Amino acid sequence: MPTPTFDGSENRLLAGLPAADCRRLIADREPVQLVADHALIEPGDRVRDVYFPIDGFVSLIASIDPHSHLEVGLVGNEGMLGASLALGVSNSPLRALVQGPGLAWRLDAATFRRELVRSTALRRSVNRYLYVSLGQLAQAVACTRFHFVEARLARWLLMTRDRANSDRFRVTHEFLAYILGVRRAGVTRAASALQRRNLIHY
Amino acid sequence: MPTPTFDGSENRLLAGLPAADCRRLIADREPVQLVADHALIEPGDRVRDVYFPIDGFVSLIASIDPHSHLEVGLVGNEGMLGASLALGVSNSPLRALVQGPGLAWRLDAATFRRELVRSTALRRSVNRYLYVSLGQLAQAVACTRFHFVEARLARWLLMTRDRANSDRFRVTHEFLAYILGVRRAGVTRAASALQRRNLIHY
DNA sequence: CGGCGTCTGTGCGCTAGCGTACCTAGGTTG
DNA sequence: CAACCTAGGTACGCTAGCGCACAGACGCCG
Repeated sequence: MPTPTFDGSENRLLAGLPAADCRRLIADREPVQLVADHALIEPGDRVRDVYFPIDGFVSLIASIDPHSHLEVGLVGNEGMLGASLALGVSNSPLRALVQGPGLAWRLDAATFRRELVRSTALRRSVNRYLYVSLGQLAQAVACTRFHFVEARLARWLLMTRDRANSDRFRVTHEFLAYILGVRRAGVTRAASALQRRNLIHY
Repeated sequence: MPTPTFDGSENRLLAGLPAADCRRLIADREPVQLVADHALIEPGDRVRDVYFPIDGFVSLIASIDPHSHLEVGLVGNEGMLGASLALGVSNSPLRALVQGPGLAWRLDAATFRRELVRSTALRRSVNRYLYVSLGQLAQAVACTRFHFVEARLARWLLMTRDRANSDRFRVTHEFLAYILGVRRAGVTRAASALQRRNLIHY
């Protein structure tokens, strides 16, 4: 099997850049493998690298205490992990957990900052991505407050389908419970309800 | 009573700027009055102006449907309203409702953008503020999910005290219910509980 | 002064979700 | 093959908060 050639277009944020910028960003690099369940960053850690997922995706998780945690965002090939570097802060308040294994472009923080200075298009894209993230977070606050487990599960499945580019993927109820911040039993209930309505199959 | 002189230091974000930048930002301007219950912006609106509160403060509110809404942020003299202009997007996903009446510096969007280009310090401050807002939003998602009304009320009162620079202020339970996204009766319960513990008085 | 609107306090029945616990199916390993 | 482990399904009692409804308190205004 020949080594595939990468033009960056597998990550939509990169793909939106002018070809020259995109090529420079990934020049001499190879995508890294995101391995499932691996934490790319823990709360309080310095951001050493940024990631542009190709076909993997990553959950952003906020913790209140060791027993209460909750996914607050999902990063797939539409975006990037570590965008807050563009705000001049190299420190993450969240945990980033690989959720769907796959490939991603990785740049170290210094390179990313350098490229930000160099490329107006990159700056614009990252800023826009930050803006969208802000909006989604705000929405998530309300969503988490008002929607039932079933609705939140459905939303998560749809978001994940988009990012996984596939209608089928493996997750355990246990994991979903962790992500949604509910009991495992609650996930089982919600999932069976969705299945009974022929909306999902497992 | 003499006209007070303003040096910008009443807003802590502006006050953190080099004197020259700060002076230029507020040159020839007078603070505007934020009137209670007035909506400075509605979801979907174009951002025409940005505000740097002096002694007023503003709630950011997300709506899911006409009956479900929730405060997701609070802007006081530590920050600004409309910072997302710095991300190049002039469009608000949230409602901004004046909560504590008072004064604020107002700049129209075009001027703000021009000043952003001109002042590195302003850019840095606004970026940092955006970063903090992101973190607080993420935290708010989890907080709203896991904490009881009583805890959320306490948090709100503390946040508001900071921004109002005063230990006493007037709010109705009705309003708090709106802000916290709970029933009015729930606020009454929580407030009496806090009062019984001598943590607040009303 | 009387009437009305606004705000707070409280009660009642209901439900989503919690904590806990137990059971089964299927796969893995010694 | 037996022992074990993991994942999913289910049950039970409990509680926070909901929707609704009503009653008392206070202030304003005709």
